[in-house]
Amino acid sequence: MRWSRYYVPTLKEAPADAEVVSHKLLIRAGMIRRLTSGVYTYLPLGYRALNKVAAILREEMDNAGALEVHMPMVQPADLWKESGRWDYYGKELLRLKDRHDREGCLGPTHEEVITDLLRGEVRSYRQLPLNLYQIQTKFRDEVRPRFGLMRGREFVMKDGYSFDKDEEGANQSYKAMFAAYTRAFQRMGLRFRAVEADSGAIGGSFSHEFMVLATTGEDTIAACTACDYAANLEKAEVTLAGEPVSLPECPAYETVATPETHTVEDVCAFLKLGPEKIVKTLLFDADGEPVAALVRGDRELNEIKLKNQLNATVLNLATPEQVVAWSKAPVGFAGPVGLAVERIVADNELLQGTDWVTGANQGDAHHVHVDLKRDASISAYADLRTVTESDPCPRCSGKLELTKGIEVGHVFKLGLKYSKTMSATFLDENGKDQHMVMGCYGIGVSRIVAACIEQNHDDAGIVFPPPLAPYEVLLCNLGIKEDACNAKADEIYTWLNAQGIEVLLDDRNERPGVKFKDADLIGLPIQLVVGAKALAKGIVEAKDRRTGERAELPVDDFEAAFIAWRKQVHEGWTL
RNA sequence: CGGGAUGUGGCUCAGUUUGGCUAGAGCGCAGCGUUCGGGACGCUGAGGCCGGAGGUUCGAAUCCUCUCAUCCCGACCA
Repeated sequence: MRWSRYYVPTLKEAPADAEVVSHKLLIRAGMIRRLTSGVYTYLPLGYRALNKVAAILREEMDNAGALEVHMPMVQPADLWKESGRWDYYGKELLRLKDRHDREGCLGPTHEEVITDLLRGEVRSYRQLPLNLYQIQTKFRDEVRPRFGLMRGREFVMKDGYSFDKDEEGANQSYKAMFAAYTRAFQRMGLRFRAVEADSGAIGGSFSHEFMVLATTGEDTIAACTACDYAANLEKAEVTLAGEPVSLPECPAYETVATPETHTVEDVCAFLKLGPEKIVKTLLFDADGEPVAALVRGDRELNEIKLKNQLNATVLNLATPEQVVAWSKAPVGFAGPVGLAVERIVADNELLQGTDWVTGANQGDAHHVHVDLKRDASISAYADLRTVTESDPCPRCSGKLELTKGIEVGHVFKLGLKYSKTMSATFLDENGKDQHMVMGCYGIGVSRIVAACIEQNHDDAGIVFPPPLAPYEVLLCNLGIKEDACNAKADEIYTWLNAQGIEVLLDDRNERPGVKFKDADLIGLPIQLVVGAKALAKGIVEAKDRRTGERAELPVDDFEAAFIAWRKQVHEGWTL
């Protein structure tokens, strides 16, 4: 492609609304433009990068035996009501009505549609397993879209769904997808990690997320430094260091006045105690029912864990009004002793201590010397708190490290969740009806482009890894008014194209400085410079965008010299 | 949905506090000339109902009310 006939509107300055580096660079490099909040147009260069990602995914999916389909973006409400997600999915689901007043939505994901399709098609176990995928635009009406392509409302996703006749088959499908994802991300040249994850709104029994490691990530990963355990912070397990055999005797509890102590810090300061002596009581509205959750004062409750423990559909922290109604006390004074709430769940860690300080369910008062077993009725103990770096690895007791990551892929084992609610069955070998065992697999295609840039950039601009670069080579002709330069640039351009090496020829009538700045900004891995001075010396200059390393390739033996140089650049990326 | 902020040429922003000539700058864009190895320079020019509606006033980018949009923080979320 010749730049003079291409469209790469680069900018010197980034728009004021761009916050993260990938967003700024995507806009400055002329790859995307914003239409409205969380919705972007891909310009030619950006679209090529997007398609690079898509092409690798297609190859890996096809190699893994998945079949590409394309499903509708507009979906009828009936299907979502059938699966139960019409109510569950919430405002993220963009709902709409057609001219006949029929309800529908824009597809944020396609479990309903694919299940509906296959329950009508698949009659026999002989037709299974099936694994279908698509690369398609999704719409999720995010509360707060941000960071450009990292968290858009409209985005491109690769979503795949597997259907198996039994658990074993489903596990195999899951493993195959896990392996395919791993290969795909490796091929893209991304530094990533697969971590255990919560299955969230998609539902299902277990799942892994693929995280690109970058400081700007919105997710936190807890990874073991000794073994290969890694999990999303919202999922990472806390293991007890061993339950003590006997706890010291705890004196009878008493009520003490603690005026104006609304927070754990207040209480600590007032009673001159550390927060680890306090039991924090948090009230939640779980599907309309009050629930109390207890964690140590210095710990953070993990709402995902609580939600899973309660098996709740909708879980919200109680409003101040609800707190007052349920605890009969102002906010900050709820406690488990005598609390008129049916379900009180406590973090496992509370089994390891006694003689606690808790709220007294009356204003300006706390209980001291509380023994939970003796003084409160706890309905269950469970792992409810968020891990910290001081917790041991739940697998090997090694040290955990917290790092930031960008979620670019997610594999779920769904099991029978959708096949049951939507009656997707087939006849097995014995002629009996069985539910299909499902899995689903998503990759944020457009998010990968952003994540790739977050991970690969410098002060001058993007540094594309070769597999995702819109073109591999930027061929810069500095002497467009000199025949020798034009001839040499054209010759190299033609040769590269003939070799199947994708090249963008900068043949614009611009000053060298402008061309160099643009070249670095758009970040193609290899830069070749044809200039009059160098040409007179019989050389063409080459630059490795990543390292900044330059080489002088002799005109006489250009082809061989280039091939060798290129190999070196590529090898630099795989090390 | 709570809290905070911003809307002025394609982009970055002044001007708004204290209302007053024809609304400015830099970048970008068009033309001409000089330049030509790391975002050149000169001259000329195009481009703005100052987010929108209503109001106050002799007079509104500037003050008031409403509204729309966008961004940031939080809650939420593959």
